Amino acid sequence: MGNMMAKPKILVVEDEASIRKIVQTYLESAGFSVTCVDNGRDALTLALSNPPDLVVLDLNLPGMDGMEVAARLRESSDVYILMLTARGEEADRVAGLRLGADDYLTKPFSPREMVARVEAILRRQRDVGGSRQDHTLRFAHLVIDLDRHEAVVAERPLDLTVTEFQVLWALAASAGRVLTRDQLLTQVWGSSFYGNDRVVDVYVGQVRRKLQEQSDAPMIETIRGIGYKFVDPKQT
Amino acid sequence: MGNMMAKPKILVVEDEASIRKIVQTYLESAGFSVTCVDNGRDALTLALSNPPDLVVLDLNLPGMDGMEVAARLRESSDVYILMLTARGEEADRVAGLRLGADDYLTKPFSPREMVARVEAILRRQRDVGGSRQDHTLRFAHLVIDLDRHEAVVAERPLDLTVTEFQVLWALAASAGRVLTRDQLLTQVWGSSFYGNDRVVDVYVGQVRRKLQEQSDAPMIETIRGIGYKFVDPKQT
DNA sequence: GGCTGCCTTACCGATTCATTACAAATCCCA
DNA sequence: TGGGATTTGTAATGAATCGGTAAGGCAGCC
Repeated sequence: MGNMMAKPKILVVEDEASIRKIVQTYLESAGFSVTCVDNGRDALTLALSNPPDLVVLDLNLPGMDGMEVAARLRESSDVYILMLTARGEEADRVAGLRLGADDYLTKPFSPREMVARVEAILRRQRDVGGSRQDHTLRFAHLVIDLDRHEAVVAERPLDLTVTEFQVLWALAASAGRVLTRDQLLTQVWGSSFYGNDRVVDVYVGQVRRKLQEQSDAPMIETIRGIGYKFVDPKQT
Repeated sequence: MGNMMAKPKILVVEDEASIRKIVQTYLESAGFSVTCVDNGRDALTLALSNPPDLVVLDLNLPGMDGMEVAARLRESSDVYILMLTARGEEADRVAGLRLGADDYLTKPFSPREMVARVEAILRRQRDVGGSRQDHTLRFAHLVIDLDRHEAVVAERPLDLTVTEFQVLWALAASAGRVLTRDQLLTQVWGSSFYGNDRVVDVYVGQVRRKLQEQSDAPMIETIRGIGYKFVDPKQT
């Protein structure tokens, strides 16, 4: 789908231009939004004004040491940190971990592995937050279950694509309230979607069609000039 | 565990003093009650006299091996275990340990990550409602026994490798709910796996093939764009 | 050396995506 | 009330993405 979620932002802090360039290239082609700086001071400034999701941080920096940068970053936020170091002493490794680096690569490293590490760190971040709630929306004839990823109308399962499902979920979760196209775009397509908002109309249309194939209650209303609204037919 | 409000007790078994210290510090500041030992024998004694809620266990211990400690712990109790291993530990042992541990991390690991994992394991325990007693999953045509490490479809045993078994177990244990590739990676391959998530597809494919050689009910559904879901054919 | 199991890679077909263009509906004001 | 302007519905389309799977490299083990 291009991008359902915003591109994770990554800040690369590395003084050696050649390495910096490689890291940037690989990360960008892996779909990340990358910013580079070559010293610790700029890193801190930038991290404050525009917090990244993860920092790739060289340990050996001119001026402010990588360790200190890490410590400072951690003071003010909980960014994830991937440390880069020269082939190194045990002492460094331990100290690096104590300061809370989330992973660690020794130079020379394979760029692909570096990307893999970055992805793994971000992946974990997403996973751990999962305390279970009831992820189910229930209406008169419609039940939407996020965990099963299943929507059922009048006992019949709907065959929805991911995007269609998300559109339906977004609307149903705000049942009774109007959602503008922009709100739907943000909720479903993510805040960094630069496409045409007519895509919302197309998907609403598709969801409507599939809903009506199974049940004739029109559950998604068009609010002209504004957006769409889900209404539970039994209610109202 | 009794009281949810009581600090969970954690036993750390690690021979390297520096790592032990870091682990202890981080866990304590996360609000756990921590005890440390540096060898397997003490670990077992202590675990018997004062059973912890979770054990953080190094795989490479002098004297009694971490694997053996895990096995002994499991014999007498249901403690949760978080394994620590060195990177590049032989694939085989790592595969084996997945069966005994609830999660594992490869060194060098991020202390924050470690704490997050510990919390996740304990939370999972609460969510499921306590004991991990049922080491057997039963469905219409499929029975999976974790202790015997055996899966039987329509009376016929399945010849699964360790990884295949784990994948099937993970899916079946969440029967009806979708698991993303990331979730499967974490549950089966551990939280520090830096590979490609397509490996999930490959293994799901293999399990499917073996299942269908014995029974024609398709039990693993693909949820395009999300992941996979186990469905009991008799149900639903 | 042959076996087995793990993980990666690459290819291909099928599905899904976002855009576009045009038709239909609605609005608004003369 | 009519007609032009605006908004929405939707079919069609090429491009992008996704998932199945065969093949192969690698490592440990007998």
